[in-house]
Amino acid sequence: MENVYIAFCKSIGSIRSPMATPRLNPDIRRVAAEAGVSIATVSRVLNNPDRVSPQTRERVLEIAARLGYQPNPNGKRLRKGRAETIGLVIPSPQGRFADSFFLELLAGLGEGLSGVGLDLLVATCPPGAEELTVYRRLVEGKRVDGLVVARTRRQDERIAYLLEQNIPFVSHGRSDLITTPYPYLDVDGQQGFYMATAHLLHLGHREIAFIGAPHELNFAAHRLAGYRQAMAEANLPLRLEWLLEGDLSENSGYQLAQSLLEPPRLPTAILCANDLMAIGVLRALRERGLQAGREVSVIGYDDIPQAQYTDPPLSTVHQPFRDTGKRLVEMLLARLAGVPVAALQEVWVPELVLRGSDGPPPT
Amino acid sequence: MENVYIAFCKSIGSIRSPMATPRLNPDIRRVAAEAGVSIATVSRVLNNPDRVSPQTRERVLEIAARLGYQPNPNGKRLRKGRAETIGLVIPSPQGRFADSFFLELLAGLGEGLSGVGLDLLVATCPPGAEELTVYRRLVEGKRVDGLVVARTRRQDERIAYLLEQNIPFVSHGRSDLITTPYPYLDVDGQQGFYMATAHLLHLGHREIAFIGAPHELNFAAHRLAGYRQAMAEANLPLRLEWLLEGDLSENSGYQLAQSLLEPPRLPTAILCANDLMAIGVLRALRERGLQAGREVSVIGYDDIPQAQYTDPPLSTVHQPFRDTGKRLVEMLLARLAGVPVAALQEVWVPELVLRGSDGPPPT
DNA sequence: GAACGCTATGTAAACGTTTTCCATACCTTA
DNA sequence: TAAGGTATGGAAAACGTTTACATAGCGTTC
Repeated sequence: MENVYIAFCKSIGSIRSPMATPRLNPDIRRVAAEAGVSIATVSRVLNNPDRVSPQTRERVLEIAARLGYQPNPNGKRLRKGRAETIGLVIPSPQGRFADSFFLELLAGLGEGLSGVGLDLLVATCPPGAEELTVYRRLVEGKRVDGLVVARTRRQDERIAYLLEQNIPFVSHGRSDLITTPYPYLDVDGQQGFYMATAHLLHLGHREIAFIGAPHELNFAAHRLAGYRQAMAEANLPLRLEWLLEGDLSENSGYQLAQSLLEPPRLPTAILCANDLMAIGVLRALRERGLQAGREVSVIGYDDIPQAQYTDPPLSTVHQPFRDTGKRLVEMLLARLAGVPVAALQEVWVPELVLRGSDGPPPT
Repeated sequence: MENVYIAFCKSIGSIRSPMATPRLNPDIRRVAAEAGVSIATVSRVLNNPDRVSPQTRERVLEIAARLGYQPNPNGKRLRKGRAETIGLVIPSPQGRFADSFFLELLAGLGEGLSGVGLDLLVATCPPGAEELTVYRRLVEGKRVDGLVVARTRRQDERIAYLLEQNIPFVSHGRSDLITTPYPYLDVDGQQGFYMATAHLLHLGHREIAFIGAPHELNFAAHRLAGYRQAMAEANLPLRLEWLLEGDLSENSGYQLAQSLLEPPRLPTAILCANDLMAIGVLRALRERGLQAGREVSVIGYDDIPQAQYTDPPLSTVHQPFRDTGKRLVEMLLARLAGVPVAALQEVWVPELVLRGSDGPPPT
């Protein structure tokens, strides 16, 4: 059979055109005709293999493979009433993307999605007002079956909306002020900064400042809580002027460090809710001739790639974004398959990675 | 019929909740029934407004808006035989994404796509072998109408494939060894490094080393050409041991700098084909106690965000990735609309941004 | 005043699947 | 041998659109 086919191609080819192959996206009808069965059978072979006899199954399979048949996704989607697509909307900052968090997440999602038949639809939008409009378009326009939402806020209107519309979704990070249960995968920021703070305390630090994230972001509260927990356990009072809130930018870390480094009283360590701000702090220290890791310890959060190459290399808390991305699609798939929400809530423990920017306090 | 329905809604609404709207994704049939016209007319109102009388048009429009009607994309796609989607495949590196180029590109694409009815499908895959398989799946599976391809290689099999299949696409960056014309938008790397080299020459440098990109990448050749052009115009010979090739990683820049900084003869300036390698060079200089910008000048390429915060801040060549992303979808849309390839080839001029890592050579 | 053309709309087919329902053939069991 | 079950596969409907074609109404022209 195959030989016949090849001969056919060749003869046509020699007469008309060398590219006159029938490879042009055959129909299910085409496959059915070639195999001498009905289109229903072809469909069954692909979707419900046990409902068809082994012989026909093999034959159809072979012919489908030979013809390079791929079911038209739109026919399938229309019939099944599903989009066979999951969505991710990326809030694009005013300026530039300062870190590649979303790329890592994307890579993870892509990895999880490969093999499964689903596509990944990505939308971007300026953060803020329009964001919900984009979600609307995706779900009410039936363009996705489910969504991954990232960078959760404390009271997250996106999550509220998805819950209200009863659309399957998985959240990367929790949204503490939403009471209805929903599926999430979070990396425990409290634990992360508890470890970091405890480590500093163990080194002998007592004067530890904290540069937090914008309080509307959910992880801001968690990371702060970890710091407070460790400080409380050590019976250390919180100095309010050492509890700062930045906007996650390098520059913000730099600016806030300026105020922290004013005499008479300097902290011996500064905890930063992300690496970018920590890098800003390092810059402020350098400008003032203070040695990071010796005179003032600095610990960041996220372990972005450049953390390895700062001077000194930045100690930080590592989150496996790519793995979480992969797991997120597994969870979303499970959700789509009907697994109850309660079984889809995970909190991972981050890892404290110590490089050069921490050390015992100066004596 | 129509009145019955409205009355029903209203009574429910007033009794139960002001939001008990029939917003649940109405059909085109539903809209047609409500407006007392055929579904064909509704469709025409939306796709071919002049073909319907102003009165009915208004009425249908109003009802569609009131009902929150959104045409089911899968019905539309199936009927029109188009995917209404464009694709981007992101090669995900082994380790971590070192820069956020693809995010900027994504943001630009998203911006260009907003308002147009198209979706953006993103796939990721490990670079190399599998990549073409992903393209295959997207185009032969009819999942996209067109593609954006980025990070072009000199002999780019993806472009070759798309040309062969006659699939509309736009390329970010050229692929020099492909002779068939195709649409591209490139930022002139030759010009960029010509400017950078000329600037160094102007400052008085004569000993300029060059750390290039992997030669299979297309821009590697361009950037090198810019360097050579400027050196040739200044009648300076090329020293082969100062023509290096890195892998674009910070570490690679660091390693290669080690060999360049071996006595007896040190270059007074080092040009790096991307910022990451330049940052590695800065690190190597710092380790050896050499002051960047005073003892050795360093210029990078790309202007990634962290370039602002190195010590000293990195001089580099800026590419407006987000703008190119936006323009890329415009070009792709034009291509899909039938604009000929010849009209869709653009080369932009990059911008040399001087910060602190360059200066006159030491005397 | 008949023929014509133009405008506005409706009818129905088509896009490529999946799935329900039904028919047939065969096998088992009493 | 009749009854009933099971395996297999075909016919046809349906998913929600768009669009080619048909038709009705009406003004224009010779």
